Order: sequence, then C-alpha cells, then structure tokens
Amino acid sequence: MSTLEPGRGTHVVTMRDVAKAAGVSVATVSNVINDKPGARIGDEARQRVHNAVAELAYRPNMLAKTLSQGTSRFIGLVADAIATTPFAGQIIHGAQDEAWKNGYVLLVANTDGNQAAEDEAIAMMLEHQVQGILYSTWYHREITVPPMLQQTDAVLVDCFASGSGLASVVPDEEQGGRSATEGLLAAGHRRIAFINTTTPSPAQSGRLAGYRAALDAAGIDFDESLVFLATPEQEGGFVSTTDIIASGASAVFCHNDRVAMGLYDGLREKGLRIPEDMAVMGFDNQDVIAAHLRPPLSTVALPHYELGAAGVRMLLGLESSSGAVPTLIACPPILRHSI
Amino acid sequence: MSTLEPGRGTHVVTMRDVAKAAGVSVATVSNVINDKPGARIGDEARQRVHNAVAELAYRPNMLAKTLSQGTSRFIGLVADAIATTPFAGQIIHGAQDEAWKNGYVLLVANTDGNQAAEDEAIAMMLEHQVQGILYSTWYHREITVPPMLQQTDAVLVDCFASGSGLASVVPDEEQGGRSATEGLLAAGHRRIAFINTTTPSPAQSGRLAGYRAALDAAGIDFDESLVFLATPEQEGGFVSTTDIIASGASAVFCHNDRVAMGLYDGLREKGLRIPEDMAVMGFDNQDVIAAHLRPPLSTVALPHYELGAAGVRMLLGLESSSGAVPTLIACPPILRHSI
DNA sequence: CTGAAAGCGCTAACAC
DNA sequence: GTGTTAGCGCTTTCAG
Repeated sequence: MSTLEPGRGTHVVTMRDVAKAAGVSVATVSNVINDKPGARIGDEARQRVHNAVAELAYRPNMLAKTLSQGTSRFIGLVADAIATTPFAGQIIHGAQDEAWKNGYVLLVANTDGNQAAEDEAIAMMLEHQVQGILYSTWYHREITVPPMLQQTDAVLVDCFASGSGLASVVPDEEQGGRSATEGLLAAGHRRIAFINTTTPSPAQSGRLAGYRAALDAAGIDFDESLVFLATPEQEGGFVSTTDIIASGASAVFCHNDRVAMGLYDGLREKGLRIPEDMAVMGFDNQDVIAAHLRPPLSTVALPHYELGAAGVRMLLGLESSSGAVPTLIACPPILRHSI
Repeated sequence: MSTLEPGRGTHVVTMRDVAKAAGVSVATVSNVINDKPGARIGDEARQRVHNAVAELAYRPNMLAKTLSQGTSRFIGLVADAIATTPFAGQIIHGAQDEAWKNGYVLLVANTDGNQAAEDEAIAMMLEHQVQGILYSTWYHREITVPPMLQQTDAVLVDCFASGSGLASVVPDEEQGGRSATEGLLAAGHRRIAFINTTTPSPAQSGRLAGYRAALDAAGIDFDESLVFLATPEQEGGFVSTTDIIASGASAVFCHNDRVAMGLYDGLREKGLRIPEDMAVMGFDNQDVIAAHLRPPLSTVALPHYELGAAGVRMLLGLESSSGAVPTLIACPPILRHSI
C-alpha cells in the first residue's frame, strides 16, 4: 500500500515532526492547528506550519489531545436493542448527528437487555472517559436505573425512571393519541373506535388519554364499548375486525401501524374498502409499512430521531431538562390516504 | 465549563492514588491490574493493590492506556444510512457484538451518503486511532472507495469495489436466489415465476442467476416469459399481479418481501388464496413484514448481522479475506406458510 | 520481587 | 511572536 505502515492504529507523523519540518516549536504547531484565540503567530510561521501539515499528511492524535486536556469528546449510547425494532436505529442516528454537530463522537453499545452486558458496557464507557451516557430502550417504558449509571451524567431516552432524578426524554403519547383522533374527527367521523394494546405501558395509557381528550374537545361522549384490546401486531388487528365492524364505528384509531396492517387484511377480507367504508389511523409511522399499505396509511410518527438528538442536547446542557419530569417530544401526525 | 462537577465525567482517582493507598509503586499497580504475565508480584502486595482499587473505586483511563501503548481498541463503522432501511441496523449490531467480543469498541458514524460527511467521519476516526474502518452501505452494491479509506485498514460491508484490493463481505445473492427457488421446487411447483427488480444491482443479477441455477438443476427449462420486472416495493408487486396470473405459474419468487407484500394484496383482490392458488416466496426476511403477513411469508434472510460480524473479524485478521473477491455470506431460507 | 524514570502525543503556562 | 517545559494517566524497560 505505502511506505509507512498505516492502518496499524498509530500513524507515524507526530506534531513534533511537523514542528521540525516547519522549523518551529510544537507549541506553535499546536497553536496554529487549533487556531488558538489568544495566540500571536507570524503569518510566515503559520504558513510554514500549514505547509508542513499538508506535506506530511499530519493528523492529530485525538486520544493524546483529550488526555492532556482532561476532557474527552465521547458520548456513550447504551441500547437494550439496537435493531430489534426497525426504527430504534433512528435513535442512534439522531444521537449520532447531534453529537457530531457538537464535536462529539458516539460510542455505541448494545446490551440485548442483558444486565451483565449492560454493566460491562457502562464500565467500558466510563473507562473511555465519556462525557455522559444516553441510556435508551427500544420502546417507551419505565425502567429501573442501572446503579452504575449514577457514576456519570446520564439521560434516559425513550424511557424514564420516576424518582431517579435522571433527565429523560420520551415521546408525547397523549398528544399523539389526540392528534390521531383529531385527524379522524377532522374527516367528519364521530363514531371512532380505538384498538388499544393489551400491554400496560405509557403508550397504552397515553394514547387512550389522547383519544379521550380529542373526543372530549369535540364534544363527543366517550363510549367504552368503542375501545378494544388487541396484541400490538398484525394478528391483533386482524382478529379485531369483526368487533370493529360490529361496533358501528366509521373510523378506527389503531394502537400502531402493525395493528392497522392486520386490520387492513381483515377489512379487505370482509369486502370493506378503506377509507370509504372504514377510515383507519395508525401510530408509529413504521416506514416499511405505513407508506406502502393500500391505501397508504395515515398515522402518527414516533419521533425516534428527535429523541436521540434531544437526548444528547440535554446531556450536553444545550437544552434544559428536568430530573423530575420527562421531556416530551411531539409525535407529528402524518396524513396519507386511509382516512 | 463543568469544573463544578468533579465526580462526573472524569474521575479523580488515578493509578497513582491507588499506588499510594496500597503503599506500592505505580508500576506494581499497573502490573497487578493488567495481570502482567512476566511480572512476579508478592501475594501480599497484590492483595493490597486489589483492596485499594476496590476502596477507591479506581477505574483505569483507557485513553491514557492506549496512548502509552500506541495501539487503540477502536474500530470505526461508517454507514451511508444507519436507519434508512430498517434492517441495516443489524449490521451495526453484528459489528458491535463482534468488536465487543474481541475487546474493541465501535465508533459509529452515519454519513447519509454525503461525501463531505463521509470524509469528515473517516478523518475523525483516523484521529481517534482506530484499528481500522468498516465501510458499509444499506443495500448490496458496488461503490467507489473514498480515497481517505486507503489511509487505514478497511473492509467493505454489504458493498464491494472491484480492483480496489479492499476486503469485502456481501450476501450470497445467487445462493439466496437458488434457495428461494428450491423451496418452491421442493413443494412440487414446476412453473415458477420470478418478479425481479427493475434496478440493476448484484441482487438483480445474483438472484436471477440463482433462480436459473435451481431450475436448471431440477431439469426445468428457463422460460424467459416467466420473469417479470417491477419496482422493488409493494407497488411493484401489486401491479405485477395480473401478469403473474396470466403467466400460468403456480408459484412466484419475489425479488423481496415488500414486493411479495404487494403481490399478496393483488392476489387477494383477485380472490386467489396463498398458497393454495399461488405459492409465494420473498427475499430479505424483513421482520416487520415477513412473519406477519397472512399467511406468514416464506423468504430468504439477508444476513445483515453476520455481515457486520464477519466484517470486524476480517478487519481483525480473525478470518481470512481476499482483497480480490468478496467474501460471501449465506442467505438462509426461512420457511413459513406461503408455500 | 518492586520501584524509578522515561516516554506516548499533545496542551498550557510561562519564559525569552 | 515563539520556544521551553511541565504534566495528563498509564506502560515499560531497567536497576536494585
């Protein structure tokens, strides 16, 4: 490949080499490279340094730099499941972008929900002098904070731990539920069913609360017989079909897109058309599904990217956060053609 | 900035503190902590060190360690799209697990396919003294290698660059196509249609080659009129429905799961049942879709996790690799109920 | 068996 | 303006 031996982790040319080549001291090199504010450097010397840098293809050693400065530019992200759910990756994406934007780099660890792996991951991050840790889960829920997390700054992403005092950022389920319902209401529906999940969770209670709030605001009485429970995937939606039809509703708000997908199948099987015979609204905006159903599904997006980004902003102190109550990120409605 | 937060972020206790507390020298502490092979340490001293470590909650500074050793334990992963496609995240996951297993930590960067971001990402990784870089794309394709990548060891994941000399690991599209077709063949089908993608790609040619190979092996003549072209998502599958039915095939191998999903809709609309009236086979094993269609879709899995894992193994020299020809990872067939 | 000392590559006072 | 010189926290000869 080349004469020097690159790739083996360390590159040969150091700041001292540059200094020598430019005929200046390392301090000068350091100053021009970092464009140090209070440093007076002659134009001529500065130019020589820049030339030498280019000449030697010098690349600063970040590790040495942070060592001497005492402050690293790492942010850790520990996730219980990086890819179990398709969109969880967006949390990484958002965190990575925001970290990057602020000159930080992301250290990622996946723990698969394994306690030991989790501790090891946190330990490793601490050893790497991370500025702080983002602890994230792949679906919104309450967690108990790993004790080791207390040893550094941390913010919980897509999860929370009441009483822990840790900052946390989660999706605004209630607003999401409200928006979803409002979308249906706006289309003129008044008898709106809701297929909620069987799993107790912030999503379960939040979306229901939102649904009720929207109905309320529209002056429609909440009708218990219009809310159904189903497992949160295709099968759940499918088996709910008859109940939905029997309910006399003209529209359904589904706990998530997968349920909506199952419902699509069920409805089609019964010969009903969407949205003519039944309007349907999903939740999550799962990209493989929502936009490609027939007809494309109207839904509410889970702001994973924003969750990750807001998490690092809070960690970096760029955005205020409360240890007492989770910061809510809006779930924007996405209108397509199922309404 | 955060000088008021002493215990956070950077920890105060250093190896020197431990040495002092244990009444030994730092060299001794270093030796016992790293369990240095050639170092004879008195049991008594060793014990005192361990006590001191526990007492002070000492945590080694990885950055200082790698600085002095000259060799870091970082591996970089640059991806053009971490989450654009749901399962791309599995590449990260696999890479992370394997890196971790070998005592390395993953530095992740997402470039969104942006050239400048890419260069910046690689530069940053180089500055962090990474052992090497995994360069990955979210779908299998040929790329032109970013010049900067030449400055370190690199392996291409889910992509390749012929003539670059870089090691590369990609899915075995042809074997996947063969397996898919064989699955259909094994169920007794002889007239098997193939909906291929309109996009020229290794997937397009590889899967077709596999399809032909399987037919060939079964003694069935390749019938050009049985292969159709469609855009690689739901819509493509849906609009292909009439062609498929008209072709007289009893089974269809779809370029991917999304196409299969569209076809499901089309078939259902025509009143045809799967698999009784038409057997269908997908490709990708996209988890939100495949397992949850009605009936669950038989498909072939894209080994993203393995791709990531194999990539770091090759980078670390744990697995042989050729710079000339990509290493192929098998795409295992997943049989469900659509056949 | 254990300690002193010389760096690793860089930054940050403080001289000159 | 620019160079000298201490470290940062740790590893690693090399004496004793």
